[in-house]
Order: sequence, then structure tokens, then C-alpha cells
Amino acid sequence: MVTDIPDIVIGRLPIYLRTLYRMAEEGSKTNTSSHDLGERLGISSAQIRKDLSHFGEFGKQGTGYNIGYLISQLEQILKLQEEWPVVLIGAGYLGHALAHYHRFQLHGFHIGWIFDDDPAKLGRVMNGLPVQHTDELEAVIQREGVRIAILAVPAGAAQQITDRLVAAGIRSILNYAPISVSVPADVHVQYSDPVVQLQRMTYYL
Amino acid sequence: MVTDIPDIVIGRLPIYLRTLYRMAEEGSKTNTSSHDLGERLGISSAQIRKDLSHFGEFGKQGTGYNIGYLISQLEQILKLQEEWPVVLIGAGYLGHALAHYHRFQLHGFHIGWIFDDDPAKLGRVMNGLPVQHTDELEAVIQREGVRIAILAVPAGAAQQITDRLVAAGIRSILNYAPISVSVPADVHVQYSDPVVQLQRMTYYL
DNA sequence: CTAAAATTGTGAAAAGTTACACGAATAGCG
DNA sequence: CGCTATTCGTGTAACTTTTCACAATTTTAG
Repeated sequence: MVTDIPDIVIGRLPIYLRTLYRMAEEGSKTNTSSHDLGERLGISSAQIRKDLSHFGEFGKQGTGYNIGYLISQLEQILKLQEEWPVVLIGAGYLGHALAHYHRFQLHGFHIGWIFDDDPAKLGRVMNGLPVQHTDELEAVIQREGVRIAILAVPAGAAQQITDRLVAAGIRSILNYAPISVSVPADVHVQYSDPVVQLQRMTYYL
Repeated sequence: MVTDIPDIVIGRLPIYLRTLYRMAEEGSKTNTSSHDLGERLGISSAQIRKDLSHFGEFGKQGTGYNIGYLISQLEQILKLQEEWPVVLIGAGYLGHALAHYHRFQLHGFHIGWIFDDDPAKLGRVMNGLPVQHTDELEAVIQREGVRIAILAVPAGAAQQITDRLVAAGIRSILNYAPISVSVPADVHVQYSDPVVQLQRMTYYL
């Protein structure tokens, strides 16, 4: 049951969770089923049941899943019931947008520090936070025990910054830079290169 | 050879391409190998060779791959040798950042129109483009033959806008909205929900 | 010129993922 | 109360993806 869950399963849980939050907001019912959920997501009901079964038995035959209960279980599995401090590196257009992205706060990710090494940007305030020099990265990460970073810097700076982040204690990186960074096995990176995402679709046009 | 390529293979080609562009820029050599490429990407060399072999024989035993040639072949496969017009929906913080993202233009994606339905944003200019009312979506897409859209609107608006995009002729959607949209089978969607991406990593912390 | 090293493309094996299908439990209805 | 409709959790089968390993070719070095 709780042994070595495939990454691909973990990757789907936030999607389930997102849909459950939406169902809870709609408030039209207290329960849902794997079938119902699957239909909304374009995923088979069997897959949803199999995925959840890795972690326990959250449903009830005949009734399905209680939405609130399943939400709390998924949040627990994904460690989303605490607030996670996050550092943001890069105060360009994208960094600016991410600094203002209110859904981070809403879901327990608190961007608390913004860094850049462009003198023109230092001291600027974004959503209440001053842009600090990257020289202070290590000190902040260590002092505050930050484990998560969002990287929105140019390709040329990404590997070097990544090495510093990892050395300072960062273990999860959301990478918007257009480059595959190299990290130790215990560090997780999620890639989000907008160009790559568009290029994945033109083949089919 | 050229028959029903797995999506997962298509999805890796832009990553290979990105690395090849970087190698070409570095300019230190004209050739590379599956081994070399794999090392930079954290992917096995066998996988790279297998992926490429779906489309033809681009390498040479003993020598590897000519970087420029492989780039041109991948661009051809992915249909990246033409310029693609793109519509952007949503002129909030994220839309603003995407409108200014210079790598789109650099890689042949031309954001030519920005839409929003918030009266306060209409007429504002972003990177030289005026924000237009979403009422004009269909007319523009049809007149200009646009096939690609970037969606940066709130969850509540996303499905309705998606339906209109698809009806007007859009076939590829890069979706930043935090919701799984439902589309016909011939329409491709790439998801990029920043919160989901962070939530995929906290499990491992 | 020859031997060693590098490297490809690929068939086959291994590993991983998804879908099927069914017993068991529950709820709703007449 | 008993019958029908739902729905879960899961063992197994089917399918997909990755890895292995090797013949064939080319380059390099002596």
C-alpha cells in the first residue's frame, strides 16, 4: 500500500485535488465517484481508483468518495497542510507575474523573497517584496529553512543559480528557464518552458 | 518509420532541439552524440537514438550527429520552419508577462492579438499590442487563420473561452488556467498550472 | 595499413502503466 | 424487506515505454 509510489501517480494527485476543490466550491453535492471525476478529467475511472488505492481506501462502495474527506486525505499525502516558504529568483516580466500570482498564497505556497542580480531591478518592490541581490540567496535560504525555489532567470544563469540553490538547501525547483538543469538525485525539478510546450503541439497541426 | 509516433516521443523532441540550439550557440563543435546529448539531459543515450529512429537515420556510426543537420531535421518534423500566429487570451499579470516573452518570437511563435473582457484592461497596450475585447475572438481567429492559443484567464472563464476558441478554429491550446478543459479529440492542450507543478514536488520533501 | 575506439540503429527483453472485469459492499426504491 | 443500481478495490491481462546488447560502420592513432 504505502511503498514506492510511481512518480506518475503522484503527478496526477494534484489534478484530482484541483477538481475536488472545484466540486467543493460548486457545493452541489457532498460526494463524487471515480466515474464522475474521470469524466471531468478525461481519465478512466479505473485509473483514478487504482491511483488512490496506493494510499488507502478512501471510498465506499455504492456511494463513492466524500469530497471533503478525499480533499483532506490528498492534502495530507501531498503535505499541503502546512505553509511552504518559497524563494523566487528572477525579477523580469515572468518573475513579476509569479510574484503577483495569488493562487500560490491560496494554496499554501508563500513567496517570501525575490532575488535578481540586475542592479536596475534591485530594491524595486513587487507585491510588497523588495528585490534583493542574489548574493544573499544562501543566507536567506539557510536562515529561513526554505526548501522550494521558483527559477525565472535566463538560460545562461540557470545552472549556476541552481547549483547555489541546491547547495543552500533547496530540494524542489520550479524551473521556467529554457534549459535542463543538472541536480542531485534527491532534488526534484518541474520544467515549464513555454516555448517547449508550444513546440509539443505544432507537430499535430 | 513514419507511422503513429507516440506522443511521449514527440514531447521529448523539443527538449532535444533546445539542447542542440544551445550546443550550436556554444559553437565548440559541429557534432554531438546520443551519449553526449543524453548526459546533458539526464536521459539514456538509447532512448535518444530510439526516439530519433522513428523519423529516419540522422546520425553516422563513429561520428554521431551533425548538430546543424539534426536541428533542421527536428524543426522540419515539428513544423517549426514557418511562423505560427498565436492569440493570447487574458491580460492579467500572467498575460502581460507572456505578451513580453521574447522567446516566443525568437522561435517562430508570433503573438499577434491579446484579448480580455475586463473593461478596465481594454485598449491598454502590451508590447505594442492593444488589448481587444473577447467579443472579437472569433472574427480574428477566422480572418487570420490562427490555430494556436495561449489561455491565461481565471478558472471560471476557461471552459467557455476554450469552447469558443475551438469553434473558431484553434487546434492547440497552451493552458495556464487552473482547470482541465474538455476539448474534441483533434484539439491538443498543454497544461501549465504553477500550483499543480509545485504540488507535484512537496510529496518528496 | 591495421587495430582500437566510438557510435549508430534496432530487435528483443525487461520494466512500467493502463484497462478490464468481477466480487463485495452500499444505497435507494417500491 | 428484497431487488436493482452504484460503486469501490484489486488481481490479471494488455499495452506502452525503456533498457539492453550487438552487428555494422566510421574515425583515430600508431
